[in-house]
Amino acid sequence: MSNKYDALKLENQLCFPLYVCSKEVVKRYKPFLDEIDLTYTQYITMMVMWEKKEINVKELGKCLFLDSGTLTPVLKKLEQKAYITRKRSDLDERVLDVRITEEGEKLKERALEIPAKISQCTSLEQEEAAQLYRILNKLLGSF
Amino acid sequence: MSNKYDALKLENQLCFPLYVCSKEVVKRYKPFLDEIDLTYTQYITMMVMWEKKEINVKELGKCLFLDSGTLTPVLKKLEQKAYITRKRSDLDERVLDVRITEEGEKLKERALEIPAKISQCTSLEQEEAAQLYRILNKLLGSF
DNA sequence: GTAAATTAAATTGTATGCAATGTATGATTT
DNA sequence: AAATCATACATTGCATACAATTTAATTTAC
Repeated sequence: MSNKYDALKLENQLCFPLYVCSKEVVKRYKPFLDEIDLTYTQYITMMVMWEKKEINVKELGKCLFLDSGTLTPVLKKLEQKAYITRKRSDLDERVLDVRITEEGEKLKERALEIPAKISQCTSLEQEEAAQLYRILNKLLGSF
Repeated sequence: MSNKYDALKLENQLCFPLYVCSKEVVKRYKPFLDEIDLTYTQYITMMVMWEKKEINVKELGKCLFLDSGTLTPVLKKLEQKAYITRKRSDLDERVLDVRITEEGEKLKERALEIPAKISQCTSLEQEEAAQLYRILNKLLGSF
C-alpha cells in the first residue's frame, strides 16, 4: 500500500544512502590514516599537494569543495606537522600560497598502499564501482 | 603517462566524489529545511519518527547510522521544538524511548513537498538516479 | 545472592563543515 | 588620488560526527 507520505520515507531517499555511505567509507579510512597520523580531510588535502606541489587556498578550496573556514585550521595543522608551508603571495598579499615540504613528499610513500587497502573494503563488483564512479562524477560536475 | 602514484590522485578516488556529493546534496536541502526550521540531521530523524511513531535511541541509531554521541543533542533539540518526547522506558531504565508528538505529526504535512523539490535539483537522468540508488543501497547493506 | 560483565545513554574532547562576519589588500570608478 | 567595490583569507558561532570514557541499570556467572 502506497500513500502520499511515501516520499518522506527514509528508504525512498537518494540523499540518505549517499550521506551514510560517505560517512561509512570515510570511517573505513581511519585505521589506515591513523598509521600516518592524518585525518581524512588532511589526507585529501595532501592528495592535492602531492599532485600540485604548490597552490593557493582559493584554488585548493575549489579542488576539495571546501571553504577557508574549513581549510584554514586544516592547513595550520598540516603546517604544524611540517608537511606544508603557508606563505602570503608576494604579488598579492591577500593570497596564501601553500607549498609541500620534503617531509610532505616523503609522506606520499607511506600513503601509497592506502588506496588498495580501501578498495578491498568495498563489497561492490568492479562494474558497479565503475558505474558509481561515473555517476558520482557526473553529479559532481553539476555543482 | 601513468605512474605508481596515480592511485593517490584525487580524480582516481571513489570515496572523494561520494564525500563531496553527499555534502553538496545535503547543502541543497538547506533552503527548504530552513523553511521548517530543521537541520538535515533533524530531518532524517523526523523521517524515522514519522514512520515509527515510537522508537528507542539504540534502534534509531541503527536506522540512521548514528551513535548516541550525535543523537543525544539532536533529540534534545527536537524535544525543545516539541516535535518529540524523551522518556526512560519503564521496563528498562537504561533505554530512552522517543515518541512523536502532535506537533511532530503536523510538521510532516509541511515537509511533504521537500522530496520533490530536491529531486528537481539533481542533474541525473531517471535511469542514473535509479542505478545510483541501487548501488548505494547495496553498499549500505555491507556496513 | 553478590561480583563481574554487559548494555544503553550521556558526556567529553577533537575535528570537521558551513554561514556569516571581519580584516586587510587590491582593483575600479570617477 | 580618494572613495567605493571586490577579493582572499581568517574568525566566530553553531551543528554535526565519532572515539573514548563515564554512569546507571540490567544480566550473567559463580
